[in-house]
Amino acid sequence: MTRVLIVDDEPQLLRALRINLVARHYEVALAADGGSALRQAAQFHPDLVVLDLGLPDIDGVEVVHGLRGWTAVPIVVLSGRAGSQDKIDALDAGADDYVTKPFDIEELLARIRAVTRRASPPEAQPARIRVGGHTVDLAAKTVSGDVRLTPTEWRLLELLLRNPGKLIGQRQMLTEVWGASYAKETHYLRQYMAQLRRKLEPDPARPVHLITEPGMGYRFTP
Amino acid sequence: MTRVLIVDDEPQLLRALRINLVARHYEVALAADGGSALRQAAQFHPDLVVLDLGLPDIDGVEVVHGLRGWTAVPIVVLSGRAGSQDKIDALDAGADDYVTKPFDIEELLARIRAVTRRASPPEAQPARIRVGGHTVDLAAKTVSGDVRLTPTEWRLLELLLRNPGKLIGQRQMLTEVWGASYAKETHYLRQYMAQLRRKLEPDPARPVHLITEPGMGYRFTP
DNA sequence: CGGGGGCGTAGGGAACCCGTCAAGATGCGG
DNA sequence: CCGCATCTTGACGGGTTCCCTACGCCCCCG
Repeated sequence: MTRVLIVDDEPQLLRALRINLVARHYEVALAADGGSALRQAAQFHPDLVVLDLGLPDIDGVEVVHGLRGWTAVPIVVLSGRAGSQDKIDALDAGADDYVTKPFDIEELLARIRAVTRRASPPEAQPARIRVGGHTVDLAAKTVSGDVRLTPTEWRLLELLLRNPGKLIGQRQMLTEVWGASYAKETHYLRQYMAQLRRKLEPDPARPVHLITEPGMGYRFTP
Repeated sequence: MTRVLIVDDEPQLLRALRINLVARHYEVALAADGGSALRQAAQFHPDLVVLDLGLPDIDGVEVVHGLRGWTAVPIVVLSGRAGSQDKIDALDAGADDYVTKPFDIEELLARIRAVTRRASPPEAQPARIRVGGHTVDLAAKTVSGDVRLTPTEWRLLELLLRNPGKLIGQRQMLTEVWGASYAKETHYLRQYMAQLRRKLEPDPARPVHLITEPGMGYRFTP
């Protein structure tokens, strides 16, 4: 289920988009200004952001910058401004598409499908990975042997498992899992890595797959 | 250098696009109809296709289908038809973006940058470097043969390995690894270079790859 | 032949980082 | 309204890494 964050200051448009997207089985979160948009993005972890440029607090292009600072989530910009320079600025800031108001809802949905298709489905493999005595399925979000993981644990584990053998810096882990404003809270890493090891490693005190690299980050070793 | 295939039946537009793209250091191939477009795509292997829908032989949407049968190359559609259904059909057929004529050339270029940016950076080769009997992967921060390096050792080694054969001055090493205020603490260099040699060189007493240039600095020799 | 600067090596103290336990705060569903 | 799961926050012990000092060696130079 694709998760979409819609950012717009017109309640009417928010409502219309939400209804249309929910009807097509998207999971929807809403934000009415740039500040809450950035906050929501960090908490909700959308697979797509639909962003109006005309926000009351922050300029839309700045919101794009703020998002691109720590995430590659696809961004479709909505705007009343039809000038070429506006489009160029938004696209070069990191937006993936630019739609001018008024727009046809079906066209917007098609563009959403296009950017989502481009961003998400490179891997069609089952994505089952063995960790310790368990088998992890990242797509189905399941672990064999009656092990349950919390949402935060899943995001952390997925980041590591998608980069097997590669070291992930603690700053990257914190920004991608918790958001850019948590880049220095290394305490969370110790806390949640310990939980993952307790749930997955045969001997949590002597991890074999979830390895600590002191001073740098963590690494998943198959 | 990004390779672009432009498909349009108007020689004038082909020419204008080619000039603009070549001026921006794209590599350009041209096609005037759907048949040659598909042939060119197979031979030229473009990183991006700019495709006019109004072709003399095949319908543009069919060209999109033909391309998507075997390649995921980004496709930006150009079209005189501004109807929503046309856009939806093209996007759902596999196009990445849809621009209606007449269009601003700068906007098209920005959209080209956007889809190229989204499609291109997924793959980066491991970038392994052989040092002594070991293989170093700077991206994954791994060394073959159960060798572990500390963060400072990594920073130092990375600086040398990214400039193979080139002499790195002591001042530069100290400022880049330890900071500007340590620019004269040359004994740190001796300390950590010795550690790197102990961990990487076959005979640490007679280094082959991590060479001292007395009075000047150090050099990595592949 | 004696002196000095640059280099390699060794060792110890301090700071930092990590793992762990525990408890408070928050949010959600019943 | 309450209970449970999850997320935050704090404190402590142990280990590693880093910083710093000291010493011996070689080469260059006087």
